[in-house]
Amino acid sequence: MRVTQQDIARIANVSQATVSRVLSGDEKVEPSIRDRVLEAMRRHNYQPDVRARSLRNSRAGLIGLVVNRPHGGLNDDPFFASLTAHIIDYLQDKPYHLCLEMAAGESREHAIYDEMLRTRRVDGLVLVESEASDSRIERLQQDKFPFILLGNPMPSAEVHSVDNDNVHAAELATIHLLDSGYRRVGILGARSGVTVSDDRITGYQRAIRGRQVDHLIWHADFGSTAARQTACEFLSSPNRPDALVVLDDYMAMGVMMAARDVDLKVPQDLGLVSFNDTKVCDLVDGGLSSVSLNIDQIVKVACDRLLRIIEHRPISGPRRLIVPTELKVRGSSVRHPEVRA
Amino acid sequence: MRVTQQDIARIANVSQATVSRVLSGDEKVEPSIRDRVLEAMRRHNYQPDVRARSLRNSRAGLIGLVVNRPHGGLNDDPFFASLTAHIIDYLQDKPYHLCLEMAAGESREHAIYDEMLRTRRVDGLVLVESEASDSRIERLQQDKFPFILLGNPMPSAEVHSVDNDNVHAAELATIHLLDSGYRRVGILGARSGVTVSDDRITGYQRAIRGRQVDHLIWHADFGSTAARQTACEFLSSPNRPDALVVLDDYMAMGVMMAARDVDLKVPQDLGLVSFNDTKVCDLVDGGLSSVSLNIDQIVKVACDRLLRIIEHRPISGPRRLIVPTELKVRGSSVRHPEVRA
DNA sequence: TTGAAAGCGTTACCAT
DNA sequence: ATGGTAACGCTTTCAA
Repeated sequence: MRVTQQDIARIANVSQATVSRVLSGDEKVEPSIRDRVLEAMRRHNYQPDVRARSLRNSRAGLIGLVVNRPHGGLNDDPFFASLTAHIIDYLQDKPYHLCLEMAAGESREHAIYDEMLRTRRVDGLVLVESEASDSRIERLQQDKFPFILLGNPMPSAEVHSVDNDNVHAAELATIHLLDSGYRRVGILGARSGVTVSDDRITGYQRAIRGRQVDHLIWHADFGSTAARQTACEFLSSPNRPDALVVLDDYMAMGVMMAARDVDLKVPQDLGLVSFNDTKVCDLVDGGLSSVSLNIDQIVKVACDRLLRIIEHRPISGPRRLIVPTELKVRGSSVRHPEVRA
Repeated sequence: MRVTQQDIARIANVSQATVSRVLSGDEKVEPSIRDRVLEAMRRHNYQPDVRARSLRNSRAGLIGLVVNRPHGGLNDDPFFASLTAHIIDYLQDKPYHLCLEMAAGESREHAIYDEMLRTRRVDGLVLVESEASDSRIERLQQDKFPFILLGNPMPSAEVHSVDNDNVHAAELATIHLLDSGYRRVGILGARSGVTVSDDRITGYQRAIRGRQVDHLIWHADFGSTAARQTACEFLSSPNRPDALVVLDDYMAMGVMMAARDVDLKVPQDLGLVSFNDTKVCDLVDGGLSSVSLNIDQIVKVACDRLLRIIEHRPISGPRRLIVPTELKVRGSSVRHPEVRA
């Protein structure tokens, strides 16, 4: 802002173009001159102006993360915190920074995407929690805007994505509950249309096929509060489940509160397995069994690919990358732990 | 990027300057022309290029949030998630976006600040968890870089800050525990030098003066893991505390795990009050008493002021703003709840 | 009221 | 190998 290339050029007695070359590490510049320029830069603490540079090469040095949640819906969400933290960690030594956007509701979301696409404020986008019939993705593709999807892309779409095998993970989680002796295993997902949720419900159904008669499926909005309300209702009904697979730890918190509300004990009266394996799982009494998504790996793989796309570097492997999950068994899914003694 | 003012100008048969004027809401432009231009913009979905604009008026449209934590230290931290979420919420309808930076360790931190200051990549900074002898603040002041401090500024510094009265809050929390019948109330803070921690310890000491002989003060690194380890040690010693004020919910989680480790019951054997009042407080069995910092208010007040500083708008009131705290009493600090029955 | 033109600090192309 | 110079898209001053 203060010291420009022009200034450095005057000081080092060279042209501004040469200063620019030194900066970009151009080989064909006389070593003596290069040193003179570098010295001048150092002495005057020259720092290139990001904005001018960015205007010139249309590179903003920014990665956008768009989360689609209602106002205040991100509050205390451990998954979100973890995701963000890992991304920052990854970008630490890269010439990119993280820009956070929240899209509260459908219309607002479109506004954000429009702005992103037209103004090119960010170089690329990390998309989370996509929904199956998502027009966003189509728009981004049309505009050839670099992005990577965290989650399950639509079957037809040729998009780059990284995801866990949620169908499989939910299947294993359900089987784990059945193996633990629960006989009425249900699942609590988000509203229909949310891909992660739909996938996990599919896995659940696959697991109970032939093992359990009733398909016990409920839906709730994201967040512990909504989950608590919904769970309160069906947990007090006569044909309540005796175990639940829950979409995420955050919602599982709500379910645990609901269980307390209606006086059900975990894991005796209600077995629980959720997803994300955030630190809160260790907090609840006895521990909350949860499927680890290995977010660190997801982020690493996703960001690496996104940067490749942005910088037009070669990409190897399939467009859809799968990161393995891991079921962490804790107290909430082990019925009658006292029999162990 | 695609459609520029130049294009709109051609289409609407006016000069590019006029397009710019229409955009900035200049009064002295013929209504008929204004309409023609607006129509053209609408039809061609014109969006101003942020970078060009930003190069021109040296405004990036970005607010930076710098958190000083070790690698991965942000993981699952509910306070961080809440803070971020509130900031995004606040900026939603403002022409600014949030850029997240993490400074892992002293040296890295200085590198970030240097870059910030020189390149002016962001228009202003939100600083959290400052440390008492902090050279960052001095540098920012010297460069007249807009920033707002979340926390306790150094006494001498003329910096804008917003904070809770941590001394007072900790004092009330401690008194609450004493009033609940605990007789050996201790405090677990972060390492010495962290302002929030020091302040709360001061409040603790003020509270027990004349009420309790021993000052029971422990320190641990941030995070539940470190807190758990430290707490494990002193909770198994003979002169252990029977109640604790803990620096934040996150560390309190660790303490609860430690209590379980050494077979102490909360709140019977160990009373607990922590800070931040994140959602996890409702999760733990019986609930975790916690002091709400009213983050939403803090963020609102802080961002409002920061934007005023950035935009050189008038500022009223003191440089140091205090947001009230509120002790939310839950099960963890109510000894022998059965006597109520 | 409108248009022409000068930058903002870079990068990159074209001469030399 | 180096210098001159034209963009990049916008805002703003100066003329008309």
